[in-house]
Amino acid sequence: MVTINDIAKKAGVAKSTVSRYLNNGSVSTQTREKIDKIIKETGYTPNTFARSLKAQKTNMLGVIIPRLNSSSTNEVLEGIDATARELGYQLIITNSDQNLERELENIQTLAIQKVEGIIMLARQITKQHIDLINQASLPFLFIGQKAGTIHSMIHQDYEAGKQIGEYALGLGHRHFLYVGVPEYDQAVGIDRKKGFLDTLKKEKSSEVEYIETTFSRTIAYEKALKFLPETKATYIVCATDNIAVAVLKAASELGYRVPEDFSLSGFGGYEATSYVTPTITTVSYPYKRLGEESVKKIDLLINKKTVPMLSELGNVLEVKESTKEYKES
Amino acid sequence: MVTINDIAKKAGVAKSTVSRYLNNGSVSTQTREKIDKIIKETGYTPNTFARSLKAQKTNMLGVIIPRLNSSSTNEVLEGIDATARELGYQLIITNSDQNLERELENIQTLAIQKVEGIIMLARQITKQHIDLINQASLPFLFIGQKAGTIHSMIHQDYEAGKQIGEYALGLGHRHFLYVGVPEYDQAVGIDRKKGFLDTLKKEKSSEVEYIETTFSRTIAYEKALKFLPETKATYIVCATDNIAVAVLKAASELGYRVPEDFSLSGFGGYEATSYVTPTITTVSYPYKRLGEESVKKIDLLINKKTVPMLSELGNVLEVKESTKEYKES
DNA sequence: CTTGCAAACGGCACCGGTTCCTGATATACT
DNA sequence: AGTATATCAGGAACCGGTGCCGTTTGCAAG
Repeated sequence: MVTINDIAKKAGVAKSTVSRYLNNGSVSTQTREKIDKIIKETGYTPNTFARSLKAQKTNMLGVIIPRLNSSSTNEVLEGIDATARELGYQLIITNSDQNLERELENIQTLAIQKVEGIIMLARQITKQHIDLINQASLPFLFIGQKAGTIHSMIHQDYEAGKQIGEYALGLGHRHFLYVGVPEYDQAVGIDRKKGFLDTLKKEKSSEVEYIETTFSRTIAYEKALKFLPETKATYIVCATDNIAVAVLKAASELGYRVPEDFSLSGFGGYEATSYVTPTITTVSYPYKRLGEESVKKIDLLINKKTVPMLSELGNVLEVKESTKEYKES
Repeated sequence: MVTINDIAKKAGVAKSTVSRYLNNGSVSTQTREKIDKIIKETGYTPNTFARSLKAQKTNMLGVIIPRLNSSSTNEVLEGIDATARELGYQLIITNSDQNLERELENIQTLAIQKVEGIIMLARQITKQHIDLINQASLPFLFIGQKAGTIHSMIHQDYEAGKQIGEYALGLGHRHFLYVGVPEYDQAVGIDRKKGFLDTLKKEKSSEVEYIETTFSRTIAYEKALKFLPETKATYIVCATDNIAVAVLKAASELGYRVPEDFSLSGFGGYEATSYVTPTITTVSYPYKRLGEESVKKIDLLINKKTVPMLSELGNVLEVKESTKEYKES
């Protein structure tokens, strides 16, 4: 490998001169040209490690994601990627495979790699997380869940639940089925649901059945095959678009027609909701923007600016084909 | 930041002793305990850069992907991630956004970052790629496309085309519509199609219409709205599952029934083919395995083992609901 | 009580850069 | 011509580790 020393020798100058050439300037035109030529000949590129070592700066950003094969994750990543690029950060993306151990491990690894900050797409936040993060003492940002003492950036999940609730009531529905996920996930399992339920409380005559499933499409599908024939709901609210897609599939296999037999909606704004038939009403979350904003925020943190502990991004209700007015039959 | 020197001072030993403690051994139990204690107190972690600098080894692997929001890409990434982890590599994933400039740029960046090898999910391979790669002179592996002089790992696209061809002929179909993509993509645009067409040639009475679209679901959908009413085909072969999903959506909107009105199949084995109705027959590609194998291969390359220039992975035909026998009506 | 040997440890050079400090040279000014 | 000043270049220290090499120490064998 060719180093700054080689260049210096070949050019007959000191390596400090070459370094100056590479950075500030203050080099005479002659030497500049000499060095220029030799660098081109040899194809020399400075060693990043040596640089980082001296500069105590790596320009690297760590990202921890729970899984790779999720469209929301990927949209967030897209946003992160774009903005990181803009701000001159190199990304190290690590996958925790939805595994607590590996999440903690990844925090460690990234800290050791001396990334300047870490963005983590959070699922649940445990005391172990908090401890480890405090110990690592570098800028840290949770996405998707809030953590009291650590910076976070979230969607307005409560608000999203409220939006769906108001919309569905507005359509005249009074009998609902909420297909939720476990409460270990604060944002999806609790906030979203609560926003919805709180809204329904305003309308005395409304009734809600509740079924719990997981984030897995397959499991949701199998449960739906069972609960669809049993429910009396005219509107089914699914806690995620993934679940909604699964329920739709089960419905069409059982011979139900959506929205004629019942309305259906999800949360998330996944692309999938647009290419199934019927397209599914959803509250779209600005995942990409979340990614973008998160990098901007961690950049501020890295540069020791003060930023609010918690940032929230709004959502938009997207009405599609899977929902319609309820008419007494 | 706490360094090895701090530890050495606090422990009253030379830093070389601390280094030994961290690496080989040959440290007395007493000093070991002393150092141990101090490291725990201070939360010291060795600086990766200093290490890499000295060791001339980074344990980092560069991955260049064309886009993040693609399920095939993500499956490949999953495989890469898992195996990289196993073999002790840290991943740097860069996104080229399907942009030639940025692809080249990313190769540069990764080379500068001194990754030990680069895996690139290829689209088209230009002379510029080849030049840059040769210049960078580090282990390089193309995934998904073959490049004569550079190591690559591909799917058997020609074979896949053949499989669909034989399957469709076997069902009795004779009139086909092939919905393809441009030929700049060697694997998908040419090989896949050729495998299919070559197979049909064996059956004299067969006829094929051809329509070209792009990888975009939206565009395929719009084209399908037009060509579906015009075609006389009883079997539609789509060059990707994405396109197949789009065509299916268009079909169901136009009131066609699949597979009653015509059969439909894709390529790729995307998850999406399983949760639309009807589920779509496809040739499934072992994307995840491709990712795994690719890391194993580049690991061999990094360790200067000899490996074949080209590796191919087989595919499996997955018959689902969207295809059925053709019966003269 | 030597001698021999291995384990334990300290010193130092080195990895490839950056930067401060100093000295040399050229240029400008009086 | 002599001096002040700016520009350019070299030397050396430093970043935080690793690893070779040589010295010291402890212990068993002779």
